[in-house]
Amino acid sequence: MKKGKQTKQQILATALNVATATSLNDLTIGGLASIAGMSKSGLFSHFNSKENLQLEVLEYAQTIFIDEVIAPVNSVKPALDRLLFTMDYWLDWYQSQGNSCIFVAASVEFDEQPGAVRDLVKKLLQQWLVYLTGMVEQAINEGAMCGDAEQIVFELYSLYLGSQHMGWVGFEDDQHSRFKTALDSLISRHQQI
Amino acid sequence: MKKGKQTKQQILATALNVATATSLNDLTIGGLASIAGMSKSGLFSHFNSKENLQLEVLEYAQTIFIDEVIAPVNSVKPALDRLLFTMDYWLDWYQSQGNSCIFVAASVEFDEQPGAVRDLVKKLLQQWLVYLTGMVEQAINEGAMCGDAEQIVFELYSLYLGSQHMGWVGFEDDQHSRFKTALDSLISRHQQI
DNA sequence: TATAAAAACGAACGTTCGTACTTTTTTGGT
DNA sequence: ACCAAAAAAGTACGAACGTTCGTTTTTATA
Repeated sequence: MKKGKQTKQQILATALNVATATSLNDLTIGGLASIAGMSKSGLFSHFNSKENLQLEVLEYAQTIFIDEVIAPVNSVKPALDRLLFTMDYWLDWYQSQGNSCIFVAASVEFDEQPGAVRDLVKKLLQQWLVYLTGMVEQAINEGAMCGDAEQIVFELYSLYLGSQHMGWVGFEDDQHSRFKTALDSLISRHQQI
Repeated sequence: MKKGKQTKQQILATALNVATATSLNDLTIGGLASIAGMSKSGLFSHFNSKENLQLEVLEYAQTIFIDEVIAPVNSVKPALDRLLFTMDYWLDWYQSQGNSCIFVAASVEFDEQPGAVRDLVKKLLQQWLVYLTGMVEQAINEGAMCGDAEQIVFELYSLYLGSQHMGWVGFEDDQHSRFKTALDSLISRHQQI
């Protein structure tokens, strides 16, 4: 790998950490440069604008997300098992990022701020929802589940959001007990007998 | 009412609108001043710091929230009915604020930003959770519901978050259909027979 | 109506940030 | 080992922001 691409990956890795720990807007070029141990202009020349940096951080986050959440369960069958594993890895991803999810944070941060970043965040979230919905539909087709796939995904995602939010205020523990309780209830409620 | 207090309330009203439409950090003193039709320093002198402005905006938002969500149902009995009305008004609040909730947004924005603002946001959210939990507990004591009150509130709040989040990406409609479907299911599942 | 206090104003300062230029150093292929 | 290209550094600028200060205008009271 060329030197440029290599340092760029290194920058993006620390940038993702910083952006996750603060926010995509608080991610500052000068600050990131000093953490990465290089000059502001040197780092800047890799992206040519802050918006591009934010976009590339999100795309980099997606590759990590795919590696940690999607890829590990890709071959698990049947679909219901794959879904349950996915929920586990999804929580692991959230915890590995320091109890924060950059996609959720960015969606709140940019929800009323038009531009390329908002568009990308929306696209990534939609892809994820489509992916989840497809998995539930497959479980339904395999006869393991029943019900409205999109409604089920809606409730799955709601619980994910809830576990983060309530964990922050102290109404959810680090083991995500309430999340798991609700998840078990949700699954068994839509399980084919 | 003295002139000072009067204009301050006026400032806070527009500040809440601006902060809700953008964020508490994007709420700029100069920008707010021009919207409010006064000078930057004139507005500043009401708060003496941006942090105080943010704090007062949150406290002002709480008074609105109380007026629109809590007060209207205060005397509704039994508790289960009051809970259902509360959920309705809660959604109304969210919609009246332009499909955004400043408390949710602020909790994400300040979740890793220590300071007085974060402390206040956390306190307000906790108060709301305690309030909801008390209402569910009362419904349980009245024999109308059964189950773990905190778990129920956890799921209620999750659905509220989900409806916002998924509405943004287009997986929920303006009538909050998926929210209401899930709410009906949640209530009937915990309804005493 | 006189007057002190409160409220609002205008200009300026120090900082931070993104970005644009130029120059220096490093890289990698011949 | 040479040399063009790529990468990194250094410097500087302009805009935006929170905040301060001295002054002016408005308000409320006696």
